[in-house]
Amino acid sequence: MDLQVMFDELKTHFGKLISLTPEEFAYVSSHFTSRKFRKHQFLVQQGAPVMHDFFVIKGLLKSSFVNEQGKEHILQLAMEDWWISDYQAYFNQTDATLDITCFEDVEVLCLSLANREKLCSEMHQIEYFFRKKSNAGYIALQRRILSFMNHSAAERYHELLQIYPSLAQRVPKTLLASYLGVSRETLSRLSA
Amino acid sequence: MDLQVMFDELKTHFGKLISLTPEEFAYVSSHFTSRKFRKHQFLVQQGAPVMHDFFVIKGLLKSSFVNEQGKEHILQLAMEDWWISDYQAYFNQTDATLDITCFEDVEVLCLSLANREKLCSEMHQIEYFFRKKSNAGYIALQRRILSFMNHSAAERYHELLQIYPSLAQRVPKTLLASYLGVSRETLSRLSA
DNA sequence: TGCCTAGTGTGATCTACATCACACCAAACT
DNA sequence: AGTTTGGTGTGATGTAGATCACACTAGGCA
Repeated sequence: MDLQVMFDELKTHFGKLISLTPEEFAYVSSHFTSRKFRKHQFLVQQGAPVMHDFFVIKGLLKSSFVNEQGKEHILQLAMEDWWISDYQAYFNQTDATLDITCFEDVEVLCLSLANREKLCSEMHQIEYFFRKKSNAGYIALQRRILSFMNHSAAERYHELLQIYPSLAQRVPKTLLASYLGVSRETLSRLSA
Repeated sequence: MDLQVMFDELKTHFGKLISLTPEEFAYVSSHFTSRKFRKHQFLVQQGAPVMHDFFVIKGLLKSSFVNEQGKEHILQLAMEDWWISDYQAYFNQTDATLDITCFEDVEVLCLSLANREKLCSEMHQIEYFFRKKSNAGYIALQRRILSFMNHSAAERYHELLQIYPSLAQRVPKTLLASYLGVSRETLSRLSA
């Protein structure tokens, strides 16, 4: 995809929370780099350093934790217009505990922690943007935790179908199961 | 507790992430109000508006969701030096879906959303502070979700004892169970 | 003094869900 | 054309943990 088009996506995304002049946005975007990945490729790998936060332009990814027994738990799914990283490792600049992989060909814009902090310190609006984003993410995770405590597998599944219908169509059920913390067999037995 | 002492706690707390001059801090603290609550009292009640984010000076509180069957799920526990609120309702200025109650006498400093946003827009350091706090909270919740997916009740319990030993001592097991998403009977059967 | 409430332990039973095992199908590589 | 890979369904069986029921203790309050 054309770099210009990619930045347009980013501009629209920022525009949902803040308004930047073209000059300001040009400056902001100069701190991002663009990358492409193929299906099955790793953006982040357990044990390796995490260089970037990724803004998804195109494609579908997951961040997941693989435990000692080789069982995989999906922490996050991400598609167009979403951000994804191993945030624990990214913010603390430690090694990844998660894997991030593509299950479609993917195009992302990459933001290093240094550039993120630089932009935040230089531009109040950017700091505002990321603060709001983080708050929203916190709330979303709280809802997910409540869902774990309060709902059965079937209820969580239907909730997911409702909230993210587009995701549910693109993501194989096996992975939805892993996101929901249910075995794929159990999910398969649930009425659609 | 003396108001001066309360603000000292807050100052120390801010000091962990940012440094403010005495004048700056005086200005910041003027946006907080102090309140006391007795054991069993509600700070936030399901269905009511949420006026504040609360910084705990003293005491022990919980935020919890009570479902239709009257079953309670604890979303957050908070003690000295922690913040607590119904953030979904607070940030979106909607009605609470959670209850927040004390199980000890409590003293808090209260910050309205308007004052929070005012401080954030006026003082870069404050916005930085809350951005970092939110990031840290996000990461903590991710860990809790992984714990739900990857660990048994017994493992989650021992993890909790390790990470928050002080909490585990002050909070009755019945409530720890509810925080962990386990029945109190099951928790009671786990070897300490 | 006696009652009430909060917190805890423990047995018996029930159930949601995991696990194991196998079979089927479609797309992708070779 | 044949084989591997990824996704899915479904039966049989096992188990962690929920639920129900009851009993015990200690502190707060009438």
